[in-house]
Amino acid sequence: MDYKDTVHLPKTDFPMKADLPKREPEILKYWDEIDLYGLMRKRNAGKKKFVLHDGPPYANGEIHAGTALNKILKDFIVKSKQMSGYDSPYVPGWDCHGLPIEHKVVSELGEKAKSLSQVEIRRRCRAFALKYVDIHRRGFKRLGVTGDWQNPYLTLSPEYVATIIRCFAEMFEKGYVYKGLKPILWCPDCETALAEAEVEYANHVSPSIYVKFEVVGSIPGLEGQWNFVIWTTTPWTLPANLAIALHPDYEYCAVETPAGNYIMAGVLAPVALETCGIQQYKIIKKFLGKDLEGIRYRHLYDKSRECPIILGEHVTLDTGTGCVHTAPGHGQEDYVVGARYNIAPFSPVDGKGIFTSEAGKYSGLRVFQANDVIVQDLKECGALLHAEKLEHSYPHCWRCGGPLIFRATPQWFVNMDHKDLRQRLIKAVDTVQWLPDWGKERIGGMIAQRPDWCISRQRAWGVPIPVFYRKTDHEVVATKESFEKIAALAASAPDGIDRWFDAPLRDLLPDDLKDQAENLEKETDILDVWFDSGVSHRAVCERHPDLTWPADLYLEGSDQHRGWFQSSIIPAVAIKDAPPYRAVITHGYVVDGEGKKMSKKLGNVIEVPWLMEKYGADIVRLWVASENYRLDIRLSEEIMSRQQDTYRRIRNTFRYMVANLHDFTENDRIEYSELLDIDKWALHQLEILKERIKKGYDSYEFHVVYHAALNFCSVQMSAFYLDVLKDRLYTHAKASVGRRAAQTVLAEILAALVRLLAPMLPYTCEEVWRYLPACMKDVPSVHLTDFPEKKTEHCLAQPVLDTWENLLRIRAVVSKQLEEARRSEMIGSSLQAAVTLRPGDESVENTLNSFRNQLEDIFIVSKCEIQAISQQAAETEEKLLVSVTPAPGRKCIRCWHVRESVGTVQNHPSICHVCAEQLGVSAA
RNA sequence: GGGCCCGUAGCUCAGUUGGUAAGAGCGCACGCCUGAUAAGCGUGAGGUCGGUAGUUCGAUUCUACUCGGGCCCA
Repeated sequence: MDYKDTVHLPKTDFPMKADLPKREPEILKYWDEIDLYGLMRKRNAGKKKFVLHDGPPYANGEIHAGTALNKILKDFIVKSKQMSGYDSPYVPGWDCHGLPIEHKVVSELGEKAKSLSQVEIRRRCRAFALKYVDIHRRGFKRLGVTGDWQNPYLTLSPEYVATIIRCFAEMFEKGYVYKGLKPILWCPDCETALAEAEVEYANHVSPSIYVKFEVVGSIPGLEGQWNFVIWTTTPWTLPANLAIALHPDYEYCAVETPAGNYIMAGVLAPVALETCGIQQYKIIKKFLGKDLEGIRYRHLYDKSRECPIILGEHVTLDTGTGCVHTAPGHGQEDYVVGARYNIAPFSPVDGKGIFTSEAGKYSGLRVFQANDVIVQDLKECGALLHAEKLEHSYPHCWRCGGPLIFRATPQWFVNMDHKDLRQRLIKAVDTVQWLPDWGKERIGGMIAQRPDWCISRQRAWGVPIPVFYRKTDHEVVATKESFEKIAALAASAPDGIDRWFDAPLRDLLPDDLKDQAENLEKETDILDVWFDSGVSHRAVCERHPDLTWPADLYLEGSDQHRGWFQSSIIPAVAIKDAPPYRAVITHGYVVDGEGKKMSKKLGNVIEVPWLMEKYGADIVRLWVASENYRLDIRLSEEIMSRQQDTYRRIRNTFRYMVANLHDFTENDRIEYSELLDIDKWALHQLEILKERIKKGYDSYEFHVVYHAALNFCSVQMSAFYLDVLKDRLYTHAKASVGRRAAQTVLAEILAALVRLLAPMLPYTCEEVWRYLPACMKDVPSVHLTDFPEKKTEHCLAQPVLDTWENLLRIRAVVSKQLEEARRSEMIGSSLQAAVTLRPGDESVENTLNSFRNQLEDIFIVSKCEIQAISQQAAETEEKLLVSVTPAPGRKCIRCWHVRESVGTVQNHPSICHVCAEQLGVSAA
């Protein structure tokens, strides 16, 4: 007789090899076919909402590890909420306007760009953005992220643009928006503003000059006439000089020289004086910068004018004199520090880089040509201490290559202090839950410090600032009706807002202003893209039927403390006086295996498409789950290879359970009371696992889920329970209570595990779902189920658990002895062994006795004998002595136990009495 | 240079209000099994808790400095 046929080995088509890159797309197709997201919505309709509002990624380039991480984290949350009794919709979005796209489009057009109208450029930008929306969408779906991909929100959509315009209008009407001057990078050749991203740094030869400014009156503690000495490489900005900045905490000294009396930073004085050719000098007094605040000096050109010494932390002691020539109209820092002293930017330069009449005698000169003239004048009037040439890195235009200038231009701002906005924001920040909690301090500090928000850009690809100007006096004309007219225009067609750029002015005006068309002109600036995404809570959360305002959660990289979290809360508090989110989670950045940032330069970038091709989405997701995302997240081939190992372990655990349930039906379930002790232990372990994992999801600590799952599969299941179960599953009679009990428990564990891991491993769990016995599923996808409920009736009492803990300790001792026996070649498989246990105290003895008839199974040995308490055993650390001998008898060819009964069964000489019973043959 | 954050075995993580010889899983090494088999089991070796100094009877846990790294500014 071939006993092989009487053994119930695991049986399944569930492939061991995952082959995720191939298999996942098929499953994704299935989800599309059944409209998984739609089914989720239906299933959860009416339940309590949980709204995670998606921060829109920029529709540009391929998705990288950081965006993948972000989307996967969001999906963990949405899916786990979904399975925890919430209705958790997910509406993804994209940020579609802005410079990077326009820049790319214009670059690709080359010379041709100049002959195209704004609308033609915009048309191309729109196509570009939509193309990348599509590429991203495919990528995100492939990662297993489930959401309303058919109807995402796009910041370029008509309704969205209309909302942007209405938000601007509301803020304008409430007085938060004003127009002011701000220096920006400007190309005098192209006559256009540039963003920092459009600047190329190249070497440039500039004048390098030291100039003295005469102090008005006297300095306390000093006799005679004194001068502050500044150093600059842009002499042409001197006509716009309005202050000299010192560092409050640095030391400045008063130096007497034959050429005059100078004040400069102490540590820089020797070099500066030497450069100016002054050998003899004497330091007669020292000050701190802050001691000199408020002293006044005479303007270089307008001698009747006096300017102040001011303080600024931006002053450095790298080069120069520590006294910084400050022209708020011509420099970013100068502007900021000037603003603090209420010094308005002054910039007597026009768009061509030519001095205006405000520049007095230099009027009409090009600024770079004016350098020499100005230096010459300084020399003649005695203000110049030294002049030379300096080659240094200087910003140049990316298009024409010419040197750039900073020039103050009219810009639109959000006034951070109007109606106490800043304080209201800080209060609002306080009501939000920030995870990790230091996020509150970080964003709070930023809001407290930040300057007014400049929301205008001199570009084509964006939402226009919807106002008009009266030609006569350049006053702003904007009314409720005019805003509404433009918003309606935007909403009227996919490219409705393009009419702003090409329609006759008359068509843009509301009826009551149409007759003034002749006297009006429109604003040409567009809005900062941060304003676009910043109002997403109004355009999306507030308007989308599935969503709510405020959102329950925002989740983005920690860089968004400065970005989207701020650009969102500012309009929200200004307009609605409440934050748009209840909680905010931030994650760190993806860095390489050494914790260094990924960059092409370092050659340590790992691309998402490569990850998908080599590993597949579920392994990438496992990586995301494994890492504590609040810190930086490391990614390397080694790390991915570890994830592959983890994945295999989990997959094989699933596979083994599925394979052992191949003949399991509803009728085969065994009552809890009939289960063996070890089965009950396993169910108790499952309860612990359920609680741990659900808690992990609830607290957004996915690495807890990951570790709990892996440990459970490896330690509780594979290394113990499943190993012990083999004998029962394989050799007990097919429908025996013992075997069905094992299957009942396996089914229970499998049903729970496949649900618990579904958010983390959506593809694999769906695959497992397909192979589940029919009695274990009643819906077409694991993602349409809830997490398993807690079953208190499966929890064991503490004394029972204590006994188990003792037994497992004993099992470890037995394992060690078995290994010893193996090394001495007494045994190979543990079933070849007989084990004799000598307890050293009552506790061990009691434990052993309480499992008396189960010990062979639990230790997976053929024979187990308990002896009386012995003194020798009492002296061991474990209070136990274990000795191993070869089990007596012969190996049963059916169950592989070594038993003395082998050979005693009539007609079945090669099997043991236990097998004989299972086969129903008399063991006579 | 400033603000915020991080640094525990090769990897990913635990380490309760400072207190006995710092834990887990994976990986690795060695062995077993061949009825989870490109699987499964067992045993074992890995850490001066980034470094230095301090507070303390005692610090991975507190403080200062320092080195390395990240985000945002400048």
